Amino acid sequence: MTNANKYSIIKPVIFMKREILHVDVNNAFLSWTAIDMLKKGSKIDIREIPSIIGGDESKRSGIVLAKSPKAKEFGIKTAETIYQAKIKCPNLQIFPSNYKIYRENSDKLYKLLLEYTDKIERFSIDECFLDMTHYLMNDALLNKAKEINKRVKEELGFTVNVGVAHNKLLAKMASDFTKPDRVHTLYEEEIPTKMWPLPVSELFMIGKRTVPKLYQMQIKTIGDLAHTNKEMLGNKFGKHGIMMWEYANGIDNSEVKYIRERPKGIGNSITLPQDISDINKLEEILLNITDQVAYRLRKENLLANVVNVQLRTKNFSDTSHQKKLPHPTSNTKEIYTVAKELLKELYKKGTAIRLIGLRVDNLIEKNEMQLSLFDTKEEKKLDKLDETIDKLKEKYGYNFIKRGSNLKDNIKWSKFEK
DNA sequence: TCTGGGGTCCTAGGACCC
DNA sequence: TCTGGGGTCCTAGGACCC
Repeated sequence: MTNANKYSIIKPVIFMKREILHVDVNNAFLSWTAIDMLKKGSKIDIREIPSIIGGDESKRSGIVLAKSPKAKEFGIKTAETIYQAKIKCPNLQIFPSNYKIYRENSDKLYKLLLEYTDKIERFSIDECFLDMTHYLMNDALLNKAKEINKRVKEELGFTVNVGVAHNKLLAKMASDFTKPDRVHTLYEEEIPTKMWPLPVSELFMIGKRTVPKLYQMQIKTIGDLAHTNKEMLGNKFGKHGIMMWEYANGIDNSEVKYIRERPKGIGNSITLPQDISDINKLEEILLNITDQVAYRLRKENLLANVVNVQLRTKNFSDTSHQKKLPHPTSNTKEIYTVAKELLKELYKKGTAIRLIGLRVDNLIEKNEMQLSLFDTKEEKKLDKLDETIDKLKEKYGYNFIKRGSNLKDNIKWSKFEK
């Protein structure tokens, strides 16, 4: 086949105008904590005072996860340190996070939204995209958005912003306009007035590394970016440059992914309560992390092809090494064997380590694998052991079975800790 | 002796998101 | 000053093959 023939099969792309909603919970972690506290008889609504949901400073994870509007007035920002937040507002009230509550509320929201369409993408625990393309009139769509906004507040007790647009990017940008408890549209003709005056840092997918580079090029607003030469941005920033030009011009043809996809990778990492320079100790912690990751892998019925170990030094420099497994597996011991080799490769004697993490990648469904081709007797024995332990964990909780070596240390494996 | 280029796979690191 | 944890995607270089 000649090249000309090869390329003549490309399907013509038709861009259909879609009707998209983006539903974003206002101050999700804080709101959800607030309603849980009220339910349990609390006299104060922490949404009404300067407050945050924060990590634990004593465990060196002291960052702001969510803030109340009053806290925002003090200039407190998400992801900054609690230390800094307290300087800005000495009276700040700090509450711990609780993922079980967040999951429950997120599920309630999803269930309510299912009454409008089943084409819902759960973009994160507190954000959903809805493909409402069957409501063809703009007015009909806007009315549905208003109805969702009202019903969530009345029936679930927290507020959401709803963005209304003809693609996901614009719907997401719209829901980010004034908060809380608002519905905003961002149709094509509104881009110049509603989106272009905003600072370029507000555009989705432009982060803190890119902003200074754009500023140097005199690109300060989203409008500036929209009117910059596309090819020039492509030359300077590669694919990312093309994408940011398209976003600035309101172009986005991505689909609402309402079918849950298999995860690409699964990982856990932990910031250690104190820096550790003892490789034996690091190995012990790595084994615990491997236990958790492999357990999640098995629960999802997946096998991993690649193992990756990450270290962060006390100076915040990150390094990672990865390695292909001899064959796809979800077996704790097999993953740990490779992980331990990677740790040995990575660790320079005497370095103070702040964080250690493990992730597995290139996942496949267990059923896709011809087990009989690979499984030796020894491996079958290991799988059987994992299976037995998993059943006990299911029945009595993750921490029912603990490795002997970790009984003596006091690190909390927070995710599964009651 | 000196000379390709294209394709795939693997790896390390970086940027971004919530 | 102190800086989480869980992800996704991209890039660039090297190895290897044809």
